Amino acid sequence: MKADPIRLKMVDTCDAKIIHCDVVQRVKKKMPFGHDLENLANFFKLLGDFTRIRILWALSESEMCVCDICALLEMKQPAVSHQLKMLKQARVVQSRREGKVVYYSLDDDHIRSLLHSGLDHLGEPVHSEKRCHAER
Amino acid sequence: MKADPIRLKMVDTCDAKIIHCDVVQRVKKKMPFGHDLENLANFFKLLGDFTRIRILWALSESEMCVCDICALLEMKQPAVSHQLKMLKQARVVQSRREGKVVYYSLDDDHIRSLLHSGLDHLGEPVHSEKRCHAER
DNA sequence: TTATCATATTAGCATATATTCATATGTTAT
DNA sequence: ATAACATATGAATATATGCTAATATGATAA
Repeated sequence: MKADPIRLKMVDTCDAKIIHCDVVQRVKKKMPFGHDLENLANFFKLLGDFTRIRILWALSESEMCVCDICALLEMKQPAVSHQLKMLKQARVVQSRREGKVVYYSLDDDHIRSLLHSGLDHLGEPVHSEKRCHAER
Repeated sequence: MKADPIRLKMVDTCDAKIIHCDVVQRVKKKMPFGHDLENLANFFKLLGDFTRIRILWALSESEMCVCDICALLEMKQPAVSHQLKMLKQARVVQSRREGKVVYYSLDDDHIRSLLHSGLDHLGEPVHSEKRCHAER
């Protein structure tokens, strides 16, 4: 066992002496409760899948039924239904039934703007210049 | 073989007759190239992890070194370094070395606003006041 | 009722990914 | 040079998650 006397109390996670206790403590105080950031992570995780983001983009253009989405994405129906279920549970999409057909649509406009601002963000010349000036 | 004459050409993925060919075709035309949406999904995926989102949130408050982050998140150093590497590869964070210490910070302000608008969206009182002071 | 259709669900498989342990790299001080 | 330190990397493991096949559910029409 190594005895390093100068260590901060809660740290056996990092075998280094903490460099900036003040920074760590200040940030820790301001940090949202784990649950909030966890919810946020789960929300982004939902958007972080090729299938789901295509579904969301499609629904941002038009309400669609499951079968439409299958055709659009050229995917099998259970796969699409599975993703729709996740999106619905997270209240990102909503559905209405009309006979045998179930129509899905975005639950609110926030998602639509998130998608578009996301595409804008990536649409810019990512690899050249950024990091300097703040843009409007 | 079942012969369903009314079927759209590309569909053997969904065993139903497409309900709204017009909608599907219109949306398909407008759909961004797969690569764009894939990049967007990958970007969101990066934010969709509890560890990474906490790192990003922390860096939105202050530049920090690896060891600071380990202490803050109470995680082991290789795990943190691994996530930092992913974030850096995606140009979400940047780093600068100062002696033995490597400091990480957000690469641009876009991320910061994304985080905050995300927290807003989930309907949390973000910074204003979060349940009285939690001390550690 | 039975048949057909659109969607949902379940189980199993396969891949992806986050973490850990051990070790390597790069830096500073002695 | 060697030692100590901060961080990075690699291999192995474990868990999570998306897809498929088969089947179930719910709705409409004959």
